[in-house]
Amino acid sequence: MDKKREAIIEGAIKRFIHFGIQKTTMNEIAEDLAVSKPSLYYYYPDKSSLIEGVIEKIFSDYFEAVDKDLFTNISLEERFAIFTDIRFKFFQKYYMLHLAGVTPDITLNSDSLKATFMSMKKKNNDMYAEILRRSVEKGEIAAVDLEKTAELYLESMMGIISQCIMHGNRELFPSKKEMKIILEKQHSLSRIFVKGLK
Amino acid sequence: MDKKREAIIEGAIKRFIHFGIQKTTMNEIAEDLAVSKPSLYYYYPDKSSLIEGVIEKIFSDYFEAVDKDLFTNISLEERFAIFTDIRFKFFQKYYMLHLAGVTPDITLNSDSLKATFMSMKKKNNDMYAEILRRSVEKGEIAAVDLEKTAELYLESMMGIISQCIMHGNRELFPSKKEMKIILEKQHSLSRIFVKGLK
DNA sequence: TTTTGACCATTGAAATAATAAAGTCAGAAA
DNA sequence: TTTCTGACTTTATTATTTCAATGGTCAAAA
Repeated sequence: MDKKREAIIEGAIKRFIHFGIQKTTMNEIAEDLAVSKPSLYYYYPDKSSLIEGVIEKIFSDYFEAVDKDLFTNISLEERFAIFTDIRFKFFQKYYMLHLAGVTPDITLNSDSLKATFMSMKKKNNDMYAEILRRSVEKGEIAAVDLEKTAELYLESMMGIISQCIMHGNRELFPSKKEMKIILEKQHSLSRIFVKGLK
Repeated sequence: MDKKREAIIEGAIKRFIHFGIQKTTMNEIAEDLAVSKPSLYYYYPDKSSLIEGVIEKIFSDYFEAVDKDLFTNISLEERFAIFTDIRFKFFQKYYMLHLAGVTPDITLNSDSLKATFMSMKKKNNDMYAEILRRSVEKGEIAAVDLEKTAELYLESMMGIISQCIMHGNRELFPSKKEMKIILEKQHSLSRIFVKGLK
């Protein structure tokens, strides 16, 4: 049953958001849902595949949130500004899963999991490349290597996060103030970047 | 005697470059210089103050390298490109000291050391702000918040490094190829950034 | 003033024991 | 047949101890 799988994912997400992946046990997830552990394992053969499901769900929500503003008739600056807000919202909500880094949570080294995460990042990259392509087509910005520029843009945005996070203690939640600074810096960089592409 | 202190710093740097700060012992540094350990402690009361000296020396070399091209009559793009190369050269040479992060080596949590590092970063920031100021004066770029823009520029450049380093195993030396990619990305971002300031 | 051998105090790594978590299985319930 | 469970095994984490290595000191010599 697919409804059950979804319920499990949602239950897991609730725990993950609060305690992080590492500090959440399969027992706890089972208890939250008032089912036994083997029942959990019936739907997800191991923790990795559950996490995989969680990541797919989060990214699917992300892409859904982004889709609404993907084909509106607005400038590149505006679109990137809106998308920066959306990315930030997700970054904030799922901070404990450490999706901003290259791999979600360093401790998780399942190859399949890494692959899933990478493919999500790839999809995001492609989306940004496509946005750039349309912007070039409209004559809004100069012609560039779409893939590389999208990657550079996203990496520099992520880089801002990692630089800011490093100041405080990683693992621990950044303060409201730090969060605000990160968002402002991302917006500033985004504006300069887009202007620099013209 | 000041010559002795310099010799110690240089000896320490040789070890640090190769093995990193943590994996270098005071015994080894003393042995390299053919002096006893207490003799070392005569000049530097503890390991932290030695590291402090090392960091000051490295940054002093860095600022010296940069000074040569600081007041030449070239465009901002060119200057930033040259400086990117210089920064990269130092980043590469002193990779094992992890100067790209916010603090040199996470394990070192001496307050005085952090302060020294921060003040060096501050000095670098100020230098970049001053470069931007002159560029604004020349009418080369639009007026901006000098401090913040300098910080944003340097942070996004550092961010590129941290994003790229995270792909491979931190702590371990990145390959020639990875290094090349980092440098190229920094140059690309630098060009876009400067263009975006016009 | 500078240098040293011998010493002490802490730290950090290795080994081990104890605990908790991931994952399995035979079989019951629907 | 599909879904679920209590009781179990195996694997990974954490806590505790041990011990050598390292940072740091001191009285005394050069």
